[in-house]
Amino acid sequence: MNRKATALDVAKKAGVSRSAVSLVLNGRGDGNVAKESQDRIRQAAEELNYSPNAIALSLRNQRSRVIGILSDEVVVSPFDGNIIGGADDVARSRGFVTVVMDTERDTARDASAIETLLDRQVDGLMYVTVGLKPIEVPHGMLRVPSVLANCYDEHPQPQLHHVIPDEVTGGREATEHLLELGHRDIALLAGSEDSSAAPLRVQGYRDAHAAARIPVQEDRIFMAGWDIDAGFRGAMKVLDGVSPADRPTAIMCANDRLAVGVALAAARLGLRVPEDLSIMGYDDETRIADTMVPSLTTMALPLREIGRAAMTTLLDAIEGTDGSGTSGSSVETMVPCRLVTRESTGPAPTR
Amino acid sequence: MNRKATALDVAKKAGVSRSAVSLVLNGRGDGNVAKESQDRIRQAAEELNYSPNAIALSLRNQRSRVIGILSDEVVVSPFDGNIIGGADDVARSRGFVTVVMDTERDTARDASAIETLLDRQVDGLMYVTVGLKPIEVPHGMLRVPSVLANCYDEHPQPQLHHVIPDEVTGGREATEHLLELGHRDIALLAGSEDSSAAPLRVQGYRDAHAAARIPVQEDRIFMAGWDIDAGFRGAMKVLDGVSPADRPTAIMCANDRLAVGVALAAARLGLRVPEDLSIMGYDDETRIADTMVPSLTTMALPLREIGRAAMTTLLDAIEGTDGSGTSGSSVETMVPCRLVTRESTGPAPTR
DNA sequence: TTGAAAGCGGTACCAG
DNA sequence: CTGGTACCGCTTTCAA
Repeated sequence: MNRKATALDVAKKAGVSRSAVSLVLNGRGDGNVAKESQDRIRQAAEELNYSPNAIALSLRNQRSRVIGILSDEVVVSPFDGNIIGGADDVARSRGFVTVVMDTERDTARDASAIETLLDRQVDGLMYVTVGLKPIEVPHGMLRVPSVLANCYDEHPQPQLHHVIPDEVTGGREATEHLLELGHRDIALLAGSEDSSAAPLRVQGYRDAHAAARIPVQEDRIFMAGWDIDAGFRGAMKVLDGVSPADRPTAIMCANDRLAVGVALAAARLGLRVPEDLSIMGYDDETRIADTMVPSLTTMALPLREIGRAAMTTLLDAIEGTDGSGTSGSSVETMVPCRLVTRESTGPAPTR
Repeated sequence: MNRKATALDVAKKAGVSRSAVSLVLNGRGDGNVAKESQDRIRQAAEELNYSPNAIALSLRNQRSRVIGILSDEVVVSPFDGNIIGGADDVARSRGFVTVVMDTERDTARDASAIETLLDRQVDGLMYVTVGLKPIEVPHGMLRVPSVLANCYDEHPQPQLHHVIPDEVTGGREATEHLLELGHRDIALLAGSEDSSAAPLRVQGYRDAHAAARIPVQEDRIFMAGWDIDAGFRGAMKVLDGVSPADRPTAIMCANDRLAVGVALAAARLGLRVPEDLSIMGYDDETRIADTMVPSLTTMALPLREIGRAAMTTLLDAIEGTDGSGTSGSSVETMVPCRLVTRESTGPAPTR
């Protein structure tokens, strides 16, 4: 309806000048403006429901207290966007707001999205992806403080700090969990090579075996894909028509949807989970891992923490509260994954 | 690094005034500025990589060509992100950009998020939710053109246009699909009462039965919840230990995750899908319905279309290209759901 | 203690 | 056809 009140409106109403309004409302009233005037100003502002025009502020101050978040597809994809949630938590608590633009996996849109954000004076930029992956850092990101979340610059001299999950350790600890339960024959449905995370999780699987001095059977590792049907097919391959003695006692999956496929296969084959077969997921996907039957033991991705850490790094850089004398600090932050133990894993069956 | 070029820089470089630069770059050069100057200006702009400062533009024009999207949780949850994708499609094609803020289901944050957006001069607002639901329209939304996507104002005199899926028809057509396959005993796992969509889908189920003159057996309808475990338990209740004659030949689910639970139960009970039991989902969740084993027949929610329709309505209102003489038009747009036939449904078994 | 004025980067009007 | 200038809303410096 009617336009918003401006500082001038407040000034008029309080019978003072615009400068006084500005001073008082920014907490620099004491020592500059008479107590009485201050009260009148504050009251007038209250009555007019005044809040300063952020556009004018940005233009004047050359900074906007806005952080632009560029997402490859975390908004439109079916995966949870807690990285953005975590980032936003931190930003709000420090008086910044975040605006998100999603390119729907069309990297050709990166540059123009960033240009748009830059034209709007964002004070910093964050690039966030679904799933760990290397990216080509858009040029514009180097013009303001920027950070990468769940992705990284693979060039020899990376310019930007990135925050990623520790997938190797995640893969290792998931495997260790199974090893500790007595499993010695663990199949691995490892996703597919197009992902950066897959080989790292496989590495963790190998590391755990090496540490336990158990040889890895290479034919137990399958690059299968990431979806339910891939999990189903993978499980059928190692389980269907195979004698109990030759069967793996556990199947470790590179994500929870693969685990759903495995559970489907097990049910169809009459195998009980976890008595006959343990199933391990990865990701802790909301509404999947926790509600499966049986519920999935899984390695939770620390999405929220990644978002929080990335935003903290970014804001520290922007506000110069870097703390450490050496401004460079490290270029990488690794956040540990977290084992979530539920019902789908249990002691290895005795043979 | 170094700051961006301004119109003044361009003017200097081209040896003209700022006004000339403005005119030329906005296509109003002809008839106002000499051809030669125009060329020089354009070239200078090119060389300096000039693009106007959007902040200054907004301040001057009192409009920003930005649409604010307020999300209850579509960003952080794995659901319904395509509404935003569809909205953004339309916005970009019409020269607007969208910025998204997510309140993570904390409605107390609505007002401040909208205030933030308003302070930044957004030209319009869109409220988008995960799942159909009534909302309390935040006050600020009435200050600029606004629209609701996947949600609605349940007050007697709704002020805002809303775009929602046609759930009743969706429920009816899903049921009809099953009826046409010869099923006469169809169990319904209907979600839970806390959702607006659930009763509508049930209504569709009833309508289809009524049209086919087949009585509804009330004890076949279960308000079960929305998750995998609920689907599993619901299916076990109607299938486990029940003689084939007393068993439903199909189970219709109010979403795809329920259907996953049903499939799990069927597999455990040794029932083949769809030979012994047909399973119908709802939503067509990406990476779930299409990759299930067997893949799920489901009623697809027209998320992208909802986003597109909502944004189209909004931009029409903003640009005044409303077309229709009567500015009010209707307050509601219903978008049809779409049946996606896959492998989980088939002819009813003959008994 | 207060108010006047400059300027952030544009656009648009109006003399020249 | 061109350049000067006012103004969008706010902060900040500087004189009074």
